[in-house]
Amino acid sequence: MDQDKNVSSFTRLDILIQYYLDRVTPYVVARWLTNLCLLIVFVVRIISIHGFYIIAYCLGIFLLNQFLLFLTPKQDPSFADDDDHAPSLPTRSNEEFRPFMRRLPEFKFWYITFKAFAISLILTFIPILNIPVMWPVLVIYFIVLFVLTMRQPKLIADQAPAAIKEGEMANYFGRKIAIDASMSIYQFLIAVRQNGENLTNDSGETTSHLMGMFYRTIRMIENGIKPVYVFDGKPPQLKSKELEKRLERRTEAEAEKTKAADAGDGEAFDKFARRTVKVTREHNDDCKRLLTLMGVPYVDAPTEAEAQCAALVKQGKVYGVGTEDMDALTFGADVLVRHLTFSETRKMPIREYSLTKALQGLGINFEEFTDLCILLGCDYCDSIKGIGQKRALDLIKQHRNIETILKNIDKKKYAVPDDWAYEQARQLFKVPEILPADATDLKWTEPDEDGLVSYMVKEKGFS
DNA sequence: CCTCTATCAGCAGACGTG
DNA sequence: CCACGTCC
DNA sequence: ACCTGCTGATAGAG
Repeated sequence: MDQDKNVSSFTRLDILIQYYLDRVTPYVVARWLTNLCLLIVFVVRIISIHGFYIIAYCLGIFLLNQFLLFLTPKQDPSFADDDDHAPSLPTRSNEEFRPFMRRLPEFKFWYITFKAFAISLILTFIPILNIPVMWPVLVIYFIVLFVLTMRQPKLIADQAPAAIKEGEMANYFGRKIAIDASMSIYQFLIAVRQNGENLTNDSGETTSHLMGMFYRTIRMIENGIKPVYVFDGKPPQLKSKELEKRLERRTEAEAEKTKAADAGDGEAFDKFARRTVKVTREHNDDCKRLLTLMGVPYVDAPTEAEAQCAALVKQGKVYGVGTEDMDALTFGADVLVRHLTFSETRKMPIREYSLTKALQGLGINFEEFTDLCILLGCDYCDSIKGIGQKRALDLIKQHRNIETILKNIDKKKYAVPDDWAYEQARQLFKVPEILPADATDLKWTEPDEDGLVSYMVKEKGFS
């Protein structure tokens, strides 16, 4: 990287130095022993002559600074920092593709400290630098620099062992992946439209969802991925409050939509039409039919599709969950794959999240992680106002569970909701209603081409 | 002043072609 | 590699 | 009888 810098100022001396540097590179232990010796000499000298304290201070600060840089992983610009709503995941690169790049590599760290020791030592021979300093001044100086230094690397705790892996579709050849069907259908219904309306066949039935599901599934199969779609069941009781809100929002949008239609405002109509989209029984049934014809299995979840997906992972029936929804981790799916679908068209890399590694990185266990997610806000209950990602994680790390947190926080500052149902929410995450392992039989078969053709072309008007 | 949080708006597919 | 139009 | 999120910008509180 800074080879470039060196190139620009090529002199004989530089070449010579570079030559020796290259030669000593392999001897890690010897190099650091050398530095240690220099340090000892320096300390002995400072102590024996009772002076040059300021140089010792500067050296100390400098070393601290460099050490932190050494500990800090290299910032990857493509990782803008992902998490917000859901699990606060440590953002770090991945293990196999890039091993943990340090911002300051070991060799550079050694070289720079070597120079620092040498220069400091030399400086102690220059009498004019033996400035008498008052101790308090040095202490203040130290604190200022320390604060500045600590702030620079974003958060030292950020260094999680690779919880996120990036890859391409090809890496998932032969893998079985569970997918939340309702979610996909929803996306198709919203995205696939023309002139504000969904695509339909001659008799006016919507076909957007079939379109999307057909192509997306084909693409996955082409890449050797074996998808299994999971359909939503009826939502749990706790979610009803949340659902009411959504219904309200939708009826509101409905009203706006008709208003826009009367006013002839096409754009507004389009906008509100998207908000009124709802996945119906018919959509689900259409897709199930399509999947059967394609030889792709599906599962009817008793309640939440995400929970069932996670269960399939835990039961070892699939490799991971393909979703954009971080709740899958809260349900205990160890592997979550994002951007699985559109990685090829847009060059969005597929990101694979590992629950165990994320937990390691955050320094908490699964129960604490569940509590953390509840604090951050889930569909099942309210969260505490004034506690967001940072404070929630701090609180969990400090108190380890919600009960203890509740005992310890200032209730005046942070209003805890009345009848806060966090315990039930926790139960839902911990023991969600799911199908037992033997109730799901996942078989991928050859597509029924004739059946497909007759269904798609004759019934739904595809060509 | 800076940091953290809450809130709101906007957006959401896949393909082939030029 | 993009913007754009079409899919039903 | 009922079904979803994320991102980014912005304002406000502490």
